[in-house]
Amino acid sequence: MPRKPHDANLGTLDDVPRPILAADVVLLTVIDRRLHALAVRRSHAPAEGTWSLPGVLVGADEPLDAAAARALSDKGGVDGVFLEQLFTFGAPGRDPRARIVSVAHFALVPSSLLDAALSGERPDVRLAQVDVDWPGELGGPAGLLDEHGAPLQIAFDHAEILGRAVQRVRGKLDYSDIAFELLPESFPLRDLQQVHEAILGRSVNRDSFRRRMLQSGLVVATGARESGTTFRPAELYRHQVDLPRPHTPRTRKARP
Amino acid sequence: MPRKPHDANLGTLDDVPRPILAADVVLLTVIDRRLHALAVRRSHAPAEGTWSLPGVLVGADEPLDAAAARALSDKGGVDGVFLEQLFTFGAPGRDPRARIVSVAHFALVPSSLLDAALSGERPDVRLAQVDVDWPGELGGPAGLLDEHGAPLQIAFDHAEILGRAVQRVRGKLDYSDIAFELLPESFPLRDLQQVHEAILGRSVNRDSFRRRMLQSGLVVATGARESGTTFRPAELYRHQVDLPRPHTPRTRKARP
DNA sequence: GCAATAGTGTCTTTCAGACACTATATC
DNA sequence: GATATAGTGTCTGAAAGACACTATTGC
Repeated sequence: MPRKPHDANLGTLDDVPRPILAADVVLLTVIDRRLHALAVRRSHAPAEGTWSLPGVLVGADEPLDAAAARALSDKGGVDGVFLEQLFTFGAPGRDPRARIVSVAHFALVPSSLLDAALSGERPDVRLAQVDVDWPGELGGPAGLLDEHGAPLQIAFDHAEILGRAVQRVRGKLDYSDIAFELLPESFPLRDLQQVHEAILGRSVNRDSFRRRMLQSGLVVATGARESGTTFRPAELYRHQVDLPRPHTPRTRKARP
Repeated sequence: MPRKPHDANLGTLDDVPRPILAADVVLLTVIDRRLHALAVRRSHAPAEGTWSLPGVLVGADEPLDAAAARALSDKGGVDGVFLEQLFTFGAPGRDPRARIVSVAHFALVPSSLLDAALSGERPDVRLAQVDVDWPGELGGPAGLLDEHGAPLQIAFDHAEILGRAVQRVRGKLDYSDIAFELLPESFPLRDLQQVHEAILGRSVNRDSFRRRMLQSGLVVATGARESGTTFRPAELYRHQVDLPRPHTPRTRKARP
């Protein structure tokens, strides 16, 4: 007979259910104007041969975000990147072996920092293009594509984790600074726009995008210009950490 | 010597760290134009006598949201309300007894549904006004106030959970339908505006609010009017489940 | 009538989309 | 020169803030 679930307020904490806790990470980057995610090929059962998100089990006294950072460091060779908790996936049966609850995170990194770590050295680790089916504001699972555009088989519920990561990043794009986490220190506005377009999965209006970025004060010109282009080189900008602007509502002049 | 954290991809799942998993819920409602949350007075150590969020331990085969719903049902006597996962709090030491990882949720319910369940029957359960210090877009911990405006002592890290719930609801207010979860079936636009103001912690422009709501198609007139007012009774509206409107970008007429 | 809120109409400001034009790099 | 993109200026339409005015209830 199953034991009745315990009340945290009462009684002892001995002999209560204890699931296994994992931390999985969706590492996103923009390569060639398209969103990519880090995937790890499973070398053991279950779901051997399918692709999964990098993950580790959370240590007994380890903070959740530290476990996520460790997963990135172990599997992707990247450290010190933007990392944020995403959602916790705990459906019974999501892992056939045991009740494993996964605290999913997402990370953002400029692809330039990944080139070194992923120069084909590890065939079990790759960056795969993210395939989002749901346009607009919706959500749902997302897929991964290989270099020929063929879908990769994804392990467990990791397609849902991936989809939720894209949804979160899309939602935060307008009111946060996360886009800059996907760019190097200095960049032309064109690259910033392409990051936005890769995240949103649609093109954005060039003119109003420039206006918004420049008027927001989030970007400042460096004075330098890009080089190596076959066209007119653009001004390079960098991200300006935004001072909290108090929202001053518009007021009309008082009547005489 | 501490054991090295395990890799979920490798080896056995025997003998890995297994934290205790809890589900805590921030139940929010609007009473008298102000945001309130359900709080439970702790009757045992640790933090005896302080106020905490309703919570339970997650059962061995229980989905996370089912555990959260059970916490609401047990402690608040409410069922079938809007419930959404919020954030997972897992800092080592957040509970002095053991490593307890809490999957926090938030719930929204019209206060009319709580009046019955909380008519002073249980002195260990109450609705307390939410006290948010950080105006605008920021975040941080939030407090609870008693009926005299005096702060309640909050257990563990529950002030942070509460703050994150308010932050989440504020962020989703504009692009989701959550405001309607805090209102009865039919309501005057004034009440809808007051719900928005309670969540945002600031007043909103009446004229543009009316326009936005009516033009959005999210509300439809019922034809009925409110009664019992000492002023002109307003039209009653109800929430219209929104059809996904395809975003048709504006196009200018082609030049001759 | 008075007080209070509901509901309508309109002006202004702001901002995004659209488009035209000039500027500057490589070839 | 051609081509591609950078960068600027201006028009238009949509939407928010502000405000004036009328409508309808209880007292």
